[in-house]
Amino acid sequence: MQKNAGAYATIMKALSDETRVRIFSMLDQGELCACKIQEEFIISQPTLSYHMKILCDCGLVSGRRDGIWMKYSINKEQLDFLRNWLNQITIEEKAPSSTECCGCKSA
Amino acid sequence: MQKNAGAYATIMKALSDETRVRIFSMLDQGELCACKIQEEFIISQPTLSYHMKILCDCGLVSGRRDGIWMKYSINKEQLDFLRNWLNQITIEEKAPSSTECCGCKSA
DNA sequence: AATACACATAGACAGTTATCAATATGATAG
DNA sequence: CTATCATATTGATAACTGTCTATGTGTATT
Repeated sequence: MQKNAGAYATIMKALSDETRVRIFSMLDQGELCACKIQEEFIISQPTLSYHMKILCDCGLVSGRRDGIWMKYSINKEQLDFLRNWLNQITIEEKAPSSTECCGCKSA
Repeated sequence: MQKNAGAYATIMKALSDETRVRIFSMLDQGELCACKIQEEFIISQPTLSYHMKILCDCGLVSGRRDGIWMKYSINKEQLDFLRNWLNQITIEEKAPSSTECCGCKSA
């Protein structure tokens, strides 16, 4: 998965802010317009716009214009891309490796 | 999940850096010592130490001293905490909401 | 076309982050 | 107990982030 490390980091960075995590969680309910989202926060309209751009740029969220409004929803494909990575981690209980470590100068 | 938004953001922030994503991926193999990890990167020792601290502080990774060395491994509990959140997101296909939006001044 | 509304962009700014070199700490070996 | 090695901490610094106000853009109504 090393090849995708940059992509994962970008998605994680989009969710590294509490406001954006909350926005993302809200979208679980389904599509929401920007004004509806903003009602839940005490941030300015440009700040919300900034956060929505980050969520959209990373692919996790999609936005579409509906007349005057912007409606946002979760992009399932990208969410699955992230989930598949995390779900695949198995954590082998590898015997606590020999007393020796690696190629350290002293080993 | 709003209550945990801050906790999720903290974990995500730890994985918002490509170097840390790669370190985390490496630990999938099992426990690794710091020097073994550093071999894979072209960063200084203090920088690696800095990244390991962030991964440990968020709970995703555990470190233990083994004589001279530090051995790091993934903390399954915290990983599951993150996975459970993401896996629970279902994305309802809610009918594209009525033409009206929310309580916008104009609606 | 003029106005009003929703949203986006630009510029400014304080706070945070990733990085390094230098130094400190902790553990083992001689 | 001193020297050596692995790791952590400190201090400095350039780059990035989240926030705001002010302004621009796009859509609809009158």
